[in-house]
Amino acid sequence: MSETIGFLLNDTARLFRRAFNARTKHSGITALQWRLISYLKRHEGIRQGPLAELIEVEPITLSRMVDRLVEAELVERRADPTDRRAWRLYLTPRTGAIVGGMRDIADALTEEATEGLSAAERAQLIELVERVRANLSRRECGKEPTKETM
Amino acid sequence: MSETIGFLLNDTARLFRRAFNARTKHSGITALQWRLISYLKRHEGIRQGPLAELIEVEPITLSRMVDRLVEAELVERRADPTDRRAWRLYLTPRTGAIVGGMRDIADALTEEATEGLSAAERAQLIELVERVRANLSRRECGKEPTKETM
DNA sequence: GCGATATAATAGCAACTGCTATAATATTCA
DNA sequence: TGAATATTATAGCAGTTGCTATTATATCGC
Repeated sequence: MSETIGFLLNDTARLFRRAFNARTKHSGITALQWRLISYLKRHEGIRQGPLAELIEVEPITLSRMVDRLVEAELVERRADPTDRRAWRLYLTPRTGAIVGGMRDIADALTEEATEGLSAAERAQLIELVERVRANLSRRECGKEPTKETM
Repeated sequence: MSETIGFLLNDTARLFRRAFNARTKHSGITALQWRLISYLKRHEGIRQGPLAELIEVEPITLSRMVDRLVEAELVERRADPTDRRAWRLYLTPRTGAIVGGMRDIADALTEEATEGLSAAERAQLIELVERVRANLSRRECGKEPTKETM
């Protein structure tokens, strides 16, 4: 009983990913790649570190996702002119061609997933989950800054 | 906007896993292994197939999780006397020793994750997410409406 | 300038996840 | 009985995720 919420969120998220992936198999783009792309669309030129922070994954996780997207010619790494350690990320023209279809699929899936929920319930769902996320997110940061200070 | 719920659920679930894993690193048991164990506790002797269906993962996913748990001597595979293809799963004595600690951690984490939510809000959160999960779950099978939970 | 420290990204390792395919066994039906 | 079909579990492959290093570069303190 106790950890129901954690399990439940995990299950639901997994089913969401699975449903999305099943619908986009043909395009070769996964749910999580789509997520990265749709963030990147609004932040072109961002560096990997800040993007990782934005979508709250570890830098190495992002790095590997970018590897695959570069391989698929959907994302482009350009050297940062002011910092030779860093990359700046851009979408390629090829991305534009598929974003529309992805968005339609995502919209349809969201609709299906929330079928039977009123507008008010959907809003409340988002609000409640966001509060949980904020709780968990805050907790991560609050412990990071001091690590070896014993 | 469109797919916010999907992204949001995914993020929150990931943060949940991460927080859990950070707290149980010492035990070597991950959030998802704990989940499997806690289901198994209530269904000892179950076969892999039905357990996979219960926790809604693919059989092969479950198979590999069981591999690791067997390796860690937390789960035991015993041949099914009536079907030589099948295994029946049991917890080992070693499992009992760690379940208590895990449950405390899970409880504490759930509490932290839902901090600031009233009892009514927690209940509503669970109810709403469950409805989303049911929508997605139903859509996967399309034929087996065997969702008796709730 | 130079050494210490911090930051950006990546490598190795391991766990979770699912798709497609396959092996072994069971069941069904002709 | 024997062939066709279904079920149970696993193998190969690939993507996601994070932990702990490591490399390369930048910045800070002296």
